[in-house]
Amino acid sequence: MNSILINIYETLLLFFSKQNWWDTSTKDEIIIGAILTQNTAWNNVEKAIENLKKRDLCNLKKIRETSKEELEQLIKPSGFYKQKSLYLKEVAKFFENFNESIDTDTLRKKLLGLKGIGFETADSILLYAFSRPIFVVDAYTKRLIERNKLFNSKKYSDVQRFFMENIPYNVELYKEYHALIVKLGKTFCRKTPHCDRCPIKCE
DNA sequence: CACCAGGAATGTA
DNA sequence: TACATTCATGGT
Repeated sequence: MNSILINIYETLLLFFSKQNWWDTSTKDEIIIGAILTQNTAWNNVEKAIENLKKRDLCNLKKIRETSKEELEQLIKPSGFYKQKSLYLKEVAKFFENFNESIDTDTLRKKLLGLKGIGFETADSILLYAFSRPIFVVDAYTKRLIERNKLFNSKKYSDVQRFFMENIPYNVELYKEYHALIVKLGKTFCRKTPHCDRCPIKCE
């Protein structure tokens, strides 16, 4: 158990307060959002989600019933709209006749088998939509451990294991920690680190 | 104007 | 395994 990771979490929580990502969203909205947000600013995703919600299409059943071309137009603000429209159709198809009693490892492998779902998107869906204890790693997470020299690998599975072996095994902690790391990265450590106001001292 | 966001697929070496 | 390119919109 590495207390440094716990200290960083406590510091981020005190500084930024709770992020509560997707706390009031439905499972389908989370899955849709996880795909639309790939390499895309969240405010652009919100525009796309709003377009879907206006027509009551922000659920997987309606995604199945809507043409790929119509979806493209609606999700356009979130970018990569041709790919993402296809990805949404594929994921929606996968979750038709889905039994949630499936174990986490099996579900993760099945998600990773879908086109458009890599490690981060699969784990985001597992953690935020299905509340499975899986820590989500992203570019901000890798940058955090690199700048603070906490761990010397940038490989996804290595970084994920590093966190999961060194903080308590808890879904709510995983959800909040990932969101706080993103908040930190967006606020301070963008291109040139502003370590004057940043609560985490790096380098 | 340049840069990049809550990535992944594909191709090359 | 390690990089490079492509996909596309909108904010700063």
